[in-house]
Amino acid sequence: MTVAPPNRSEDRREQILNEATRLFLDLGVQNVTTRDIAAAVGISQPTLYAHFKSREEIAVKLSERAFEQLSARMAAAANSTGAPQQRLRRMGQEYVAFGLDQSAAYRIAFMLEKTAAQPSDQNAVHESGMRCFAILHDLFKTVRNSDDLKTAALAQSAWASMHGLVALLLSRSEFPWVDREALIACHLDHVCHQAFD
Amino acid sequence: MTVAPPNRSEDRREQILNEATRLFLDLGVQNVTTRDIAAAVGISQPTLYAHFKSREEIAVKLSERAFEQLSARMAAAANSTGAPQQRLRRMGQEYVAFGLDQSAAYRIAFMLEKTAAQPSDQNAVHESGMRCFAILHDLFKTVRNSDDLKTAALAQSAWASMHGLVALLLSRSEFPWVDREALIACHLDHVCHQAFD
DNA sequence: TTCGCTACCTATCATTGATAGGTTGACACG
DNA sequence: CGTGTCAACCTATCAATGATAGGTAGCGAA
Repeated sequence: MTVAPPNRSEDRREQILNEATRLFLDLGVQNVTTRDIAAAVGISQPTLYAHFKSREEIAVKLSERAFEQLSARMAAAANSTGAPQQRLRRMGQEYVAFGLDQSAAYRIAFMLEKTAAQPSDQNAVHESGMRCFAILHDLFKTVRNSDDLKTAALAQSAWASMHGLVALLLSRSEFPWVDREALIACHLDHVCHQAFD
Repeated sequence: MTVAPPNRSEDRREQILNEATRLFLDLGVQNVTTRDIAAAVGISQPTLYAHFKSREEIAVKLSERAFEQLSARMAAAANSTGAPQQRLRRMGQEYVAFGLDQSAAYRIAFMLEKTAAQPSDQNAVHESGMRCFAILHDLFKTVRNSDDLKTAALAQSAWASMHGLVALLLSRSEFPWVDREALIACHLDHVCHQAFD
């Protein structure tokens, strides 16, 4: 018998994820139907279910992908040259930039209300998220040269601050924000400053 | 002829909003159907549409209500006794407390992806939100004794920070947060500290 | 050829938001 | 008292959408 299944199926899976990403970005995550995705890929709607268990599983996979990309960007900043505080600043910039241009992925990862997801799916996303936070936490430990509860609290607080900016910019785009670049700079100034308290 | 319609209808409207709030809190905003709401009120599902144009209009009304409550709590803090920086701190505490115990309303107001809402509805919510932010902005002006772009940026940044904490605590409740009270205190320390830069 | 398997299809469900159209009961008015 | 009007409500039904059932085409192995 054949050893491995032909991996044409994996290609389809990728294709579905790519089209879903594009549609989620264009129309908003909630406004894309499984029929939209299937049509974009060029297959029938039920065929999606040969590749994913449910619509939510597609979203969860995108979320995992998003965390991996974010981890990569944050890790690159963490491992870049310069003093720890410079690297922290870069990490903040990467974080905000990621959230703003991968807004669909960011929304799926951080801003969607949980439905009744399978524990296994939830765990995978959860662990992606944990790895991602660990990068920030480690850099905080380096900057502060300590690993205590205070440092953990500061790192969590910093994460929350960065998330808040991205989340509000995405969800309240009609708000009369001051110049976006200036706001981000001002916000990151304070986030980075926290590390030294 | 009768002058005014009997206001039994207004009562029903209130009753619907109250039941919807309760269900949204219990089950999550996305997991409540119009049939659930109707059953909780004790009327048929189509009868909801005699009182609200759509399911979304119910959510929008709850959102407006939420902003009003939040405004009231923030205004109370702003007008309380003590130095401006003390009042700012109180406002932060009120904000976070509101978000955490009125989580359904908070989600509707800040964390739901926009669908194609009517402009009039959107405007009402938008203005509620603006009034709410204005309270924070005004207090920042007082604390800093100035009204310039920098002050506006700091107020927006502070709002984003507070929102981020509430949003993450609500949406990632399974994350291994440090002690919640300590985290909130640590976070607000930094938010308030920003006002003096 | 024939078996079996993978990827796919059409047909169909159940759920859910929303609409159509009729019924009921209170109340003003002749 | 009869009668009209109107608000509030109901049952029946739609259309859209996520998901399932069951069958088919094509391809490689025996």
